[in-house]
Amino acid sequence: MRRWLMKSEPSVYSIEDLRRDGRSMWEGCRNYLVRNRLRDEVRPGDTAFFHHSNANPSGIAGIMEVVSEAYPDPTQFDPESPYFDPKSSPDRPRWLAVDVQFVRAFARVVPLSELKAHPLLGGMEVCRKGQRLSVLPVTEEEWEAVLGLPGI
DNA sequence: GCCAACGTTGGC
DNA sequence: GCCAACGTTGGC
Repeated sequence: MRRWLMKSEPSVYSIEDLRRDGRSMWEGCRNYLVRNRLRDEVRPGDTAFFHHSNANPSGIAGIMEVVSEAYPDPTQFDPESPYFDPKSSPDRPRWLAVDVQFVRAFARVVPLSELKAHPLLGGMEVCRKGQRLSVLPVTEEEWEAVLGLPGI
């Protein structure tokens, strides 16, 4: 089982939205590296940090579990969706989604600044300058270290 | 709102 | 296939 960090803008979809919904489709990824990662590496049973991006503060807000294989993201076929891709078609889908399940929300969001200042967590992918991918690998050491932070 | 990073597009 | 222009992400 692998560990991940997956980003969402809380103004679009937050950890509290996932708590309410219980289970949700993780859609809208339009980056080929992330698409390939969803296809080749992300598996049901994997767990992920739910990371709030473009937020105040940005940081890790909780935990979810991947509960499906990757499948064609239906929003790419929907002209009404902001994620519509006219160059994609149902017989040759370009983009993938996975389903995720709420596990828990942290009692506080762990801000990026705290991760960056931490001796072990400062090396996390999400701390790298210019890192824009929305699904990032997390090592077991990093996972455990985050869970060991006070007040979460 | 600014801007760095970096992926994508398209002219050549 | 190169590379400049452009668009997007996302921290700050």
